[in-house]
Amino acid sequence: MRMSLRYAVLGLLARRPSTGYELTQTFDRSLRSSWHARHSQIYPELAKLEAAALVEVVGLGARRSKTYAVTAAGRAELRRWLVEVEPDRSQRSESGLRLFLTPLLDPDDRQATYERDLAHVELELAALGEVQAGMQNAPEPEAFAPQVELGIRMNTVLRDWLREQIKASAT
Amino acid sequence: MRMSLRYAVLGLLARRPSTGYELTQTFDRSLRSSWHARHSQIYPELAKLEAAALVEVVGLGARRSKTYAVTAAGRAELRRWLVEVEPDRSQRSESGLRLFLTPLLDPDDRQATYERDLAHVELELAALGEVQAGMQNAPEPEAFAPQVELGIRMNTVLRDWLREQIKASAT
DNA sequence: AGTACCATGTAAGCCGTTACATGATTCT
DNA sequence: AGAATCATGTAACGGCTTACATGGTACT
Repeated sequence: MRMSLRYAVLGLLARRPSTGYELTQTFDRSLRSSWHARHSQIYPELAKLEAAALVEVVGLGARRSKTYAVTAAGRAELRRWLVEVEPDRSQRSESGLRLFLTPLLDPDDRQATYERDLAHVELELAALGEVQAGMQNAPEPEAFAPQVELGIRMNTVLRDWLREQIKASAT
Repeated sequence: MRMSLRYAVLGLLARRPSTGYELTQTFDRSLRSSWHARHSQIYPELAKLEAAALVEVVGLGARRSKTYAVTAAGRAELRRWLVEVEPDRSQRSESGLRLFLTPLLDPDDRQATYERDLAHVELELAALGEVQAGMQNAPEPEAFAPQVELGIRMNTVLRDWLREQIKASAT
């Protein structure tokens, strides 16, 4: 995963110029399913990207906020990473680890954890449904609709699998 | 994700007593889709777990290898974590980040990256199919079969989605 | 005037990766 | 005898989280 934060920031700015504060929120919202970063990581990274001329300040706003945008060099570097750098496929998911270990629990505990997970997945699906519904008039270019659709399908598979496990352990 | 490594090691030892070396391999194989750890992290963690009396050395083998097993206290602590500790649902997936940013690429580049991903998912599915096929006589208790099934379903959804994107961008 | 939220930054410490280091056993 | 693999450990470095710190703006 080395250096991914750099491209995450570059990528979000390529979607839309933003302040560091806005990026922090986007990490929490749109990107929370695959990457996460706190403001304490984002601000220093923006400074580094600016020093490397991959982004630039395009506006100063209220409360001494700075709006950044990618430069041409930044766009080229983002493209290079997406297309030419071999992806690191490794993942880190505590939820995945828990799911992997759940068969070690006795039936009552197992069912309880599956139900906790199911409740969470259903919330997730509801949230994704809203994103999808609010997408025509949203600031998002509609090009990202398939990505939302993928999230929905993934969570649906997980939801159905959890329901099966709960049903099976109820016998 | 704080402290997850501890429970990953505890959980793997609860499945079967192992040496540090074997754990390293298991992280690379069975667990690579959700967690990963190098031997340089595993050996110190085993020492800490032993100091906390959550695991113990149950045998010395060739090449001064040590086989560890969970203690009763270790099993209780693992159960506590799985059932009572609120899961950290955050994930870290460079692949997810790439997928999220791919719509920024122009059609040719986009198709190329989708095809690269598709090739990888198909390898993954083939590997999972083998795991599933070799599962009746394997040392794994069959209780873990549903987890393998979930992996297959997830990858199948991703495969089909990638195929759709490739078809759509071919027009 | 006080509270809530917007907005940016730095420092300490933990976690994980890469690299360094050593020795035992098996196979050819 | 040499190479490959098994097996365990430590050290340096970088990335990420938590906590500390500060100030601006809007609302009541």
